[in-house]
Amino acid sequence: MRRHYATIKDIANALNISFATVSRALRDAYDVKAETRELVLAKAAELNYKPNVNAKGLAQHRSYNLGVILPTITNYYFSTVITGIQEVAYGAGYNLVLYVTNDSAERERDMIGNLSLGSLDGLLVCVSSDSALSTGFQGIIDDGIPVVFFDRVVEDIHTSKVVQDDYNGAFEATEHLIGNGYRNIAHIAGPEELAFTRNRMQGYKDALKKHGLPVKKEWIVHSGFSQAHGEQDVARLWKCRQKPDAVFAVNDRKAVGAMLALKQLNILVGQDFGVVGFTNDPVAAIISPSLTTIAEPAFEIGRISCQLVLSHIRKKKFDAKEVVLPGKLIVRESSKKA
Amino acid sequence: MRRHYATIKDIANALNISFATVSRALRDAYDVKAETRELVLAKAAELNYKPNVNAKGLAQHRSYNLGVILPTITNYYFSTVITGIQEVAYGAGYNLVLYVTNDSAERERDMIGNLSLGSLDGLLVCVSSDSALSTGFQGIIDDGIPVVFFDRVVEDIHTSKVVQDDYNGAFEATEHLIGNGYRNIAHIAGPEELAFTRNRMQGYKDALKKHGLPVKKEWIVHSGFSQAHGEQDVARLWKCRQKPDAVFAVNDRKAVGAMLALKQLNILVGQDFGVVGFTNDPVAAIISPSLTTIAEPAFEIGRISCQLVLSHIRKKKFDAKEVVLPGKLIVRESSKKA
DNA sequence: CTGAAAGCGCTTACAG
DNA sequence: CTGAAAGCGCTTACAG
Repeated sequence: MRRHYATIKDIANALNISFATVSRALRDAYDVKAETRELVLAKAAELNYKPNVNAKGLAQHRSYNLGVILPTITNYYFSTVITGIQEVAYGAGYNLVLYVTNDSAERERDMIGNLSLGSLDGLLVCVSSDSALSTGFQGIIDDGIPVVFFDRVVEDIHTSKVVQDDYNGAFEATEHLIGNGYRNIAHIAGPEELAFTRNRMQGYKDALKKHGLPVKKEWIVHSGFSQAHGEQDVARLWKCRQKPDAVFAVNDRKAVGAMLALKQLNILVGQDFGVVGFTNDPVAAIISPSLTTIAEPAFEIGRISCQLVLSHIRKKKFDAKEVVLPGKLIVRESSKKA
Repeated sequence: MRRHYATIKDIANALNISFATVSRALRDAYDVKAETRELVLAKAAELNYKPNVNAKGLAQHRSYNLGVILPTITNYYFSTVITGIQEVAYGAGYNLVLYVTNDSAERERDMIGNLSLGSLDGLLVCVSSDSALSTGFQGIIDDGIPVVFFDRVVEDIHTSKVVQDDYNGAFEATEHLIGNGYRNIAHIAGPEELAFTRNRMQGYKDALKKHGLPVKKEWIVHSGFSQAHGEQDVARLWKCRQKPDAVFAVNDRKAVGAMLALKQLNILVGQDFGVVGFTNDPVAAIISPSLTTIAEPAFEIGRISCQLVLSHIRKKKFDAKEVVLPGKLIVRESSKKA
């Protein structure tokens, strides 16, 4: 049988005071005699009192629920971001409501349409690849629910955003390949519509330009983010008249796919061919040759994103912030030159 | 400004009926005239009505929150389990409240102690490595809150449990090594206290026995679950008078650590030395040589665990089920023999 | 089949 | 500094 959990009334009865006073004593926001407060706190501890989140939320017009919308949780980057979000949310007494879109714009739209907005105090979102026309979010913000974008942001929408420094990371990655002697550097990019794809591509292009290398259109191939996409991209590159001698991949999974495909082609990565990724997925250190990459501050992105929604929720006054966190080049074997 | 979301009263007013009737019409559990129901449903859709979860929960003595306690979410197995849990929970209108213990019994105890049990309808848990003395859970069950264990279960507690077939998976893995000609097979195990560690170890031992091979105590080393632990374990094995020529690892991360350590020792895995893991982490296919392993049905474990708590919640009548899902041997390069 | 009413456990003006 | 009271948005016996 379900036991009865101590409520505010139990405390009030035990102490012979009104439950309104108990309520006030519990959150020290009001004037309550110090003595009274201590009695209440002691009794609450004794009875193992925990506030009923539903009642609290109902009375306060809050839910203490934070929605998190993201493409998937089964990869290093996203699971780490969630861990960061979770840490901050847990500390602040907020619950996370996960919505996994499977990187499908359609499913994303469905989920957003079915959102119980009345039961969500804020939203953390990383949009799906092809949700360029991410309507919906503006309406949510207009309703007064803070939305914070992370990683994959919607540029047109004015709200807080947290991302890694995609441009400079890509620039540094590309420059690293150039510094190691590679000259014909291709780019395996993500879906064109995504801002961070464009930013990483721009970093790549600008690094080439800075060093007087031509930007060849056929050496930039766009596709999805999976390992299989990375393999396919190499196949496409291999149809070019002039083949590249290095590749900067938009993420590690694609870099891994590329390396596997290159192995099939008997290309020696780290000697004849350079590869640099982006993320610093643990697999980067395990694959052979190990993968040079830009480490992303995934945990920090999660923490800061969550801190931002919480502060927006508390302040009501909404001043959007854009946070850009630096990445870090991790040099391994895949970018060496024979 | 936060907009007002449509409530049951808005629907009632628009239709000139009582809000009690609206409430009934919305959940078709009661006798409501078909005509009335349709009017209500239509108006609800028109007003984009979503029930307020807090109010619903408060009135029903439910929270529609499910707690999920697990060691970490940043690895393939757990993130996949969560995805399975999430899918079922989402479909049933339940929210997930994540508690990440970082595989620390202390943190686990803290979190359990601070649980707002009044706001949780059920609990899905995978205990931390050293929480042998997992008190706390029995009390929660006694309070009437269903608890389902998955993967790492507490044997002494009578409640539903969902695990992969650890014993047979281990048996098959070990037999596979034997079949491929390895004779001196060590086992890199997990913490001794965990049931699944013991089950996998037993499968390993029994396979050896079946084939008339001796079980050597010094060839069984226990430690944690990380890649680094796998590396250390190999170092320990290498101090044995007789060195093994193969190893069955309790999971893929340790297998990967072992392979890396063996590489340092200039041992050729897949030729002089066999390695088999457990999980089928994507890294198993990426590492070179690729890793033979037992694929775990992680997504299914998540789905079924969640279905079980939900059915316990609904039925109130608590009949514990123990579900064991089969794994599958995936043969790759690491277990070949020269 | 439907309405009026009480209640879930809290918060928060309003008095005093 | 504290109490009485209304209310948050729902559910659910109780009548009829």
